Amino acid sequence: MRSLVSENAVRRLPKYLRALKHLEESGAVRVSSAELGKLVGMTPSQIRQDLSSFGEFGIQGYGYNVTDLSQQIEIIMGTDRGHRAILVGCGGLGRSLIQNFSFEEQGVQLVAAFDMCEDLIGTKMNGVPVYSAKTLPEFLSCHEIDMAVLAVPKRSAKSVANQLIEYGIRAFWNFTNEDVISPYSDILVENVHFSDSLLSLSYYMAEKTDYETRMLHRMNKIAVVS
Amino acid sequence: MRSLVSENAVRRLPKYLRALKHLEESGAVRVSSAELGKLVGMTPSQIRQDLSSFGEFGIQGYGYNVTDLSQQIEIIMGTDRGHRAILVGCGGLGRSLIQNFSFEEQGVQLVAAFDMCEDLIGTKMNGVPVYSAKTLPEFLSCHEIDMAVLAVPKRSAKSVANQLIEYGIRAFWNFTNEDVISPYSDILVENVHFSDSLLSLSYYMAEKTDYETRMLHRMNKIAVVS
DNA sequence: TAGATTGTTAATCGATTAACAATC
DNA sequence: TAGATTGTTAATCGATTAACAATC
Repeated sequence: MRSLVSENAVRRLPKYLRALKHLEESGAVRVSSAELGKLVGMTPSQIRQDLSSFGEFGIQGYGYNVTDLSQQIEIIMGTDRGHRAILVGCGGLGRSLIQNFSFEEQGVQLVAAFDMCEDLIGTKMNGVPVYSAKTLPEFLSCHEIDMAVLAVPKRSAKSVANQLIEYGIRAFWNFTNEDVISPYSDILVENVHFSDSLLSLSYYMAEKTDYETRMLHRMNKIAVVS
Repeated sequence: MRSLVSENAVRRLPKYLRALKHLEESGAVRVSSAELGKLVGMTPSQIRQDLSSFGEFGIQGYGYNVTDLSQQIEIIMGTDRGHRAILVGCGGLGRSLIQNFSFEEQGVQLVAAFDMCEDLIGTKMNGVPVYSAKTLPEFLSCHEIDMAVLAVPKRSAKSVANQLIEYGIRAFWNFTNEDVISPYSDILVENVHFSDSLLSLSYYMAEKTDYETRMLHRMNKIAVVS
C-alpha cells in the first residue's frame, strides 16, 4: 500500500495548520500562499503543491480562507475520525502525556491506560482510568481501539508491541526510543525517538561550532597577512 | 551556513547507531551494508552513500567493524563534545525528561533546571538542581551553556525562547508544540512536536482505513459479478 | 475591466539506487 | 588467488521551484 502523496507533504501539513490557527486567532480572514510561505519559511510554490495534492482549497485572485483551510487540513489529517487510543506504560513519560498532552485537540480519544504497578491500578489520571496490564487482552477483545501509545521502558518495548499486535492493535505512537516493528511490517508506527532527535541537534551544534572555528581561523590568517 | 551533508542522511545516522548497538550486544563483530540495510529497512547503497559523506569507515571485502562504526557515528553526532544543557520548565514533561531520559547516553550534560514554582526551587531532581527562573540571566552569564531544553507551556514558549536567546542561548530542544523561532534565524532549533507527530499518524491511519474500505467494496463488487 | 493569486504543467534540483572499479 | 564488499561514479527517480494559463 504505497501512499499517493509524499510523506514530506503530509508532515508539513501540521505546520501549516499551526500557522493558520495563529492567523485565525489574530483575526486574519484570508491568506495567500506567499504570506503563509513567509510565515512557515517555505516557498509559495511548495505550499500550493502540497495543498493541491489533497484538493482545491483556494480561490484565484484571493488566496485561501483561513478558517476554511484550517478545517480542511484537520479533516485531511483525520481529526474527525474519532480515533480511539490506549496508553501503555504509566511511568514518568506516560503520566505526563496523560496529564499534559491534549489528545482531544488532535481528535484522538484516550480511553484507558495500562500499567503493571499495583499502586496505580484502579486510579484515574486526568479522567483516564488505569487498568492492570494483565487485563489488556480482555479489554481489547471488547473495545474497538485503533492505536496504542507506547510509553513502556525500552527493554520491554518490543515484547509489549508484539503482544498488542496479537491483540489486534494496528497503529502505534511509539515513545520507547526503540524500533519496535520490523521495517517490512504493515503495522503503522509513528516514532517519537527523543534520543534520535537530541543526537541530530547535537550533530548540528557540532557542525556549527566547527564551521565557526574554521571561519575564525581564516579571519586570523587574513589579519596576520594584511 | 548551508550544511554539506543532507539532513536526511544526518537523521538516519541515529537509526544506524541503534541497530549497531544491538548488533554489538548480540556479539556481532562485523556487518555489511547489506546486513545493516536489511535490519533498518534501507538499501545497502543508501547506507554506503550516507556513511561515505562523513568519511571512510569500512573495509573492502569485509564490511564494517560493528564497534568501530558505532563509535565513529557517535563522534560524528557530537556525543564527545561535552554539550552542556539546561532545562526550562519543570512541569510534567520537563520532570519526566529529567527523571527518565538519559541525557548522558547522548553525550549531553544536563547541569540545571529552572522553574517558576516556589515548591520546586531549591530541590534536586535526579541529581539536577532546580533554580528559580528569575536567576536565569545571572546563571547564564557565569556558566557556559550550549543548549536549552524548552519544556514550558505553549503560551510562554515564544517569550521564554526569546529571553534565552538574549541571554546567549543558541540551540534549543523544543518540546512546546509551538514554533518558537523565526524560520530565518540562525538559532538551532530541534522540534519535538508531539501534536505534529500524532497528526501524521492520524493521517496515515485514516488513509489506510480509506484504502481498505475501497478494497473491500471492490471485492464485494467482484463477488456480486461472479 | 485590471490585478491578484490560484492550480498545474514544465524545469530544475537533489536524493536514492544501481553499477562497477578498487581492494581487502 | 578468488570472493566479497567497499567507496564512488553514473543513472534514475522524486521533490522542489519556477512559470503561466485559468479565473476570481
